[in-house]
Amino acid sequence: MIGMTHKVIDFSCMEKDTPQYEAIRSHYLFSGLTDGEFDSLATEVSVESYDKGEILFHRGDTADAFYYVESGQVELSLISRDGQKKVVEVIAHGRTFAEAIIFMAEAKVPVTAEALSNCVVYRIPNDAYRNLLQDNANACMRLLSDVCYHLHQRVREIERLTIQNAHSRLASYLIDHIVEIDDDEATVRLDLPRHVVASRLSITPETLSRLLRAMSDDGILTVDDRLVFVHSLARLRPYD
Amino acid sequence: MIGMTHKVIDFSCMEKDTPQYEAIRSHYLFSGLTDGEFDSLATEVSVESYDKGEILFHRGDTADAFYYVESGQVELSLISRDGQKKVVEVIAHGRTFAEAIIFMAEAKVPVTAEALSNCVVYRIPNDAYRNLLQDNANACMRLLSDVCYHLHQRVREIERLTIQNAHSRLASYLIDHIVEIDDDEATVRLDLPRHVVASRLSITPETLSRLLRAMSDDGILTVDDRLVFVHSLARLRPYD
DNA sequence: CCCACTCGTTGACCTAGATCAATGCGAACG
DNA sequence: CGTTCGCATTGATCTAGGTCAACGAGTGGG
Repeated sequence: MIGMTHKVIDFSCMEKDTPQYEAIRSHYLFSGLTDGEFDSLATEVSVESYDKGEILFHRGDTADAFYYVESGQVELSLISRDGQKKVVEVIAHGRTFAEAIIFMAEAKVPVTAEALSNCVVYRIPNDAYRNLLQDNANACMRLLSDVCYHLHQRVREIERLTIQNAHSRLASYLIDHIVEIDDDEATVRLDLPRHVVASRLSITPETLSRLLRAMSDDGILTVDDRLVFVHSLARLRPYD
Repeated sequence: MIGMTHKVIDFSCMEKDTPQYEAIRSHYLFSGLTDGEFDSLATEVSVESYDKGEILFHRGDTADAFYYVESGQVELSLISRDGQKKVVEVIAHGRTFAEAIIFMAEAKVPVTAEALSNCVVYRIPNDAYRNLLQDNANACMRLLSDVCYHLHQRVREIERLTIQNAHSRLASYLIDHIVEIDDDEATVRLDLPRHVVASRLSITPETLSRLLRAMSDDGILTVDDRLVFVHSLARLRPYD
């Protein structure tokens, strides 16, 4: 894995009528732009592809761009001196990340970004985007609500970490990942490997395994690989 | 304390050459405004005074304004169903809070705000400020960097909570509150009651007391009420 | 087809920090 | 000027969740 280098191609040569183009064009950070603005931004955007395990950037790096994920998953994490890792967020198709550092005084990214799977991302230089904002109050407002949303999410995370226990955090996580709901029953699809889910919940894989086991033994749910069948939301919710 | 109601007076009648006026006028969320813009905003601002223990707003309240603290301290906290409280931040003179909700889709505040001491705050209606931003890209940018700063702070807090232990968090806190530094020694002033410091660090007052005791026994520092004399930063920092 | 690896599960044990309870102490107050 | 009340400290004990170690089930490579 060491020394492996990601592939970079030009974005501006991309076909305009592909679903990929449509997807980023309608992302709320870009949908407010005129075609002219978007096209000029596009000339600065590069398409990068990373293999699973590659690092996009390290915590503390000076960042001059933010990213849009076209395919695959990118993991944002905090890593302690002794190598302990805490996954803050996992970004998948159609979402941006690191856009907040556009406006940081010290443009140091606070997290490390690593490809969780092979993935393709669009790299958008800060300067290019910031220039567009200069005279586009509308786009400014959109970015503001985006950043405020993230801020709120982080406050909720702090809340989960401080006044909820592991059991509750897992319950919340399951409820957040319901794919199908039928009255008091629900199906949850875990979109990530166990150890990543565990890290997102700030627990060890062992504890996650034990918690699921305990809930399963209590008849609250059944686990089948990445699918979790919740038999009683009523009994799961109290923790949330 | 129940039923007590805070005092509200008009801001626009405030003298323009007072230090208070200067202070808010030069706050970075307002310094970018023209005198005309600021004056028109001022007509919408009200001055509120709260007694210690009064609640400015509860978590989940719909907020239509943000605040600037003129004097006293305001505690922002998360409170669990079972009454447990986690202090997220304490805001003192010259700082604003809740400005992020200006742009939240659902304008619900994620925290509870309580007066830690008798205090005077300026209440700035969201609408009024948002209107100014509409055609002031500069002010927009300032708000953006403000919000991004907060976002970064929250990520750091998550980092402290997940990959640092109580000991490290205290060390970081002490280092952040140094008022005087002399080579390897430093003086730290705790600006808050012990139990509030403890909550900020997400530990119990008992644990805070014991940690300080342990550090004191190790000769790393000496505690005198709210003053902490650090004898060896070198021995304190490793935890940070 | 077998080997090596990674990932998840389970059990045994440990520890950081919480909880509970007692004591002290200074400030507020009748 | 005693009483009360809130805050800090300290000791004793408890527990949620981490750590360590063993084991099985895939799974991809030679």
